[in-house]
Amino acid sequence: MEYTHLIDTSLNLNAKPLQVFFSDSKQEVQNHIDDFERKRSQKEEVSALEEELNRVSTENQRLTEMLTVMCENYNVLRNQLKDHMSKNNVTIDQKDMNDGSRKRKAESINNNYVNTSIDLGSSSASDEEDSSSKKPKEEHIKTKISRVCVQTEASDTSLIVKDGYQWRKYGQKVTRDNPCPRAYFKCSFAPTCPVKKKVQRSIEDQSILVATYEGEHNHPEPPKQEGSPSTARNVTIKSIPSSTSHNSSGATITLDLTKPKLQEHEVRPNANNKNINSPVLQQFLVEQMATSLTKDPSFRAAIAAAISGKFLPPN
DNA sequence: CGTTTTTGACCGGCGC
DNA sequence: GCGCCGGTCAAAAACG
Repeated sequence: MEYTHLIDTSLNLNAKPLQVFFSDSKQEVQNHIDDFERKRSQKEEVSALEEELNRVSTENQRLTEMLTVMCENYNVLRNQLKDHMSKNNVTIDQKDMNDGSRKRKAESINNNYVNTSIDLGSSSASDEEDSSSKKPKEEHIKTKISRVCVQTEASDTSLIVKDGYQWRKYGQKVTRDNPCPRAYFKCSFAPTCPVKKKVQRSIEDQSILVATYEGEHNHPEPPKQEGSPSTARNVTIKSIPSSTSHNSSGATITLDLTKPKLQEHEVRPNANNKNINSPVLQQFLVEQMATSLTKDPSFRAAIAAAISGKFLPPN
């Protein structure tokens, strides 16, 4: 950046007292001194700004590097998780077959995972079976699906999960496996937004609302209404103990739904975002990725299993 | 009066 | 092919 235009380079910094001697009046001398002082302070300000700019640029670069490292680590962990789950899927499928319940395919696939927002890819061990069929398997996990469990008050009978977005209810059904009705919502903030949400009370703990999100918002999150009690509340998120899961701790964490939520916003470091270089956004992304990984119960369980499998040889 | 919610009807996938 | 079931539609009702 060019700041020289701000400085009058014609100023003679080597002015000698002799010039003062020839000045017409004391007032003029004082004006010269004031002018000099003003320009010197401007110059200091410019240097300070340049220094600040350099500092911010350095920090920006550092955060970019951190984000890159984080993305790489994320991909490595994701691949490890994918491998681990592809091994475990066999036993889960067998268990599902043994219980004899008539479940739809789509529902039984990811039923045991609280949050499926981590894209595990369509390729898995079962792909070999599908390759034999004539009809190629469609990329059925194109739409991102995630589940969020929200602790509500016992007296709260509504099926409303406030997450910052505007939803329009378009249906309600009582499903076979749960006497509590399931509500169907569409995102009404943008008419073209494909995101849908299903909300149903947990069969095991009816104070817990299970919200299932499908798809990704194609619009920014609507602005919050400041001070609104309906949007500025903390809710408690619980990981629901699964009957087929042996390592569910039932740990309770508190999630402030007034902030952008991880389960809904898939972090896309490579997205074409003009503000991606903003240090604030980059830090936000880093924090979101870190918390996304650590808060995901299935991810923690898989990591724990992977670690224990590493140290404890299988029997 | 426009928007949202309710609710019964309808549709399509899946298992038998 | 039939029935079950989850998901969606759309008209009516409710709401602000």
